[in-house]
Amino acid sequence: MCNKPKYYISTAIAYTSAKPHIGNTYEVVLADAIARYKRLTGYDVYFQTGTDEHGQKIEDKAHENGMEPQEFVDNISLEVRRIWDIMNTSYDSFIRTTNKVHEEQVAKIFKKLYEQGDIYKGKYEGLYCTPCESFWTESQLVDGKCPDCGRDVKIMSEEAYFFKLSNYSKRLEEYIESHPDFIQPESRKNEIVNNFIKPGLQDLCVSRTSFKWGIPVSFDDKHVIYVWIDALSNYITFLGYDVDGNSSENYKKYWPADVHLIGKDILRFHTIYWPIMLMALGEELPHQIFGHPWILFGNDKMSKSKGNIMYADDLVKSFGVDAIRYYLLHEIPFASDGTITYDLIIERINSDLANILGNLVNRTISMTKKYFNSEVLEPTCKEEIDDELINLVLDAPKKVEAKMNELRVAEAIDIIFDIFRRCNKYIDETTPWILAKDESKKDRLATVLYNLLESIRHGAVLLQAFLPDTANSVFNQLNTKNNNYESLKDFNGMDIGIILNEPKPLFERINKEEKLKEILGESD
RNA sequence: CGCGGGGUGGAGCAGUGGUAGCUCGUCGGGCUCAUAACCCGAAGGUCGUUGGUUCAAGUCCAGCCCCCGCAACCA
Repeated sequence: MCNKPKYYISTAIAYTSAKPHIGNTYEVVLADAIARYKRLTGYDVYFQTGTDEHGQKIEDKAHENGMEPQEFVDNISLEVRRIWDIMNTSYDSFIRTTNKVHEEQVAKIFKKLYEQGDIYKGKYEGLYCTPCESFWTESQLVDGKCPDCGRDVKIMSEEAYFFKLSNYSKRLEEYIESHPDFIQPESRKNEIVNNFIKPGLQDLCVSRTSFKWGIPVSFDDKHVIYVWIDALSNYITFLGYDVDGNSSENYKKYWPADVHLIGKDILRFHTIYWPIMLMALGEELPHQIFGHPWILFGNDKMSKSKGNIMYADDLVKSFGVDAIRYYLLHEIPFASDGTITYDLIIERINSDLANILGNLVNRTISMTKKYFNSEVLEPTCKEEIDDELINLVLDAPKKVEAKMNELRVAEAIDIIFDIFRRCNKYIDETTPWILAKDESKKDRLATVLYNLLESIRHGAVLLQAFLPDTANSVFNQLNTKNNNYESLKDFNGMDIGIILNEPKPLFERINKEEKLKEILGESD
């Protein structure tokens, strides 16, 4: 047996200050589609996600709710995981930064960086709003006042440890320039290089004394380690990285990561601080950082204060998991923000899932049932017109692969749906219902139906990465277990003589008015 | 002159010099196997704007207008 190539993909870890909305969920679904696709095509995949559980905001939130921070994050972390599971995401590891092994390694990392001179003690100076207990930068201020409460800010300083980034900025710049795919999409790379690296990196504040809910600095217990070293380290600590050189086999196998999938808002931390941390530790850098866009509700950013937050579990209850997966994976552009509304979700379900895919499977299986008692017969009567369909189907895997290599998931799904569209057209071209009226055309009819069933099977094999439940349902209706990627090389994967199962609609068409009334009625 | 991305038929997007394309929607037709689904056809764009290069520009260059992202401690 030859060894499978490895593939390590991660999402950012979700911050446990509140229940994640559909935008946070999008990231995990996207990562899941990539992970499933890689597994399907023969990779040994490690897919990691989890929760980030330290920090002042969490400490505050917990106390507001009359809880200890640990109890509070236990609840939210469970909720995050529940939602990830509802979305049918196939993560291999769900990590939490309150894990002991992680905390231990982070403390050691901090100490090592301090001892080798990358971290030093200094003073954090900034504009501080006392009622809000927050530091602000000059550019964040609104008319010189606190952007949250509108009150005056004053200059404050607190003792803190700093990471001396400037030591590595040259190396980082060279790395980014010599690895053009490191930061994706490319427009983000320019922002990072031009806005931060070229002007000169400021040292990063990596500790705080103003709150306690964090990993203590082992040699100075007034301080807790501030978010970056703690959170970013999750990518290696849970794989078994050890500062002292006793890293696990798993770590040696999977690190460096192939892709860190993150929101565009935290790109800077992953493309500057994280690589520099790794350089300082003498570890390899991840191959690629992909900053995905945001999902807007209509034209607005989702936010609590606007009251326009959509949650994945509610959406799944209304529309089903694969419908929502489809929407997230197919409708959100590669590099610019996407939009979600109930109207758009319903339109997509009806036109793509119900009409093109669901109806195709239904009509094809129904015809097989009606004309041949659901038996799959040998295709013995090929005609020229079949080639166009078959060639398109056989070409699909490599086209999908090309798109997936660029993480263009929406376009990969388009290729798969082109198969289904072509099938619908093929039915009109071959008119099986006319063939059925002529006993002498039985062989031809059997061939047409075979071509359709086999094309649908091919589509379903590829679809497994994106809509796993739907793909399984198709295999079940086709009564086949032949769902291997290898089987896409040939056009003979449906066994002769098998009896198809009863046709069952994959997706019901939705009446928009009724559904909207139902949803909006519920939420009031 | 802070840096970057973008302005293409009703909507969302493709299109990096040579008859302007895709999906959805709209309208008309066809078909009846199927979830009023499917298939075909049509309408609809002076490709933000002005000027330039070229035999030829949505595609290259320059100016201008507009939108968006980033501008440092926000997972």
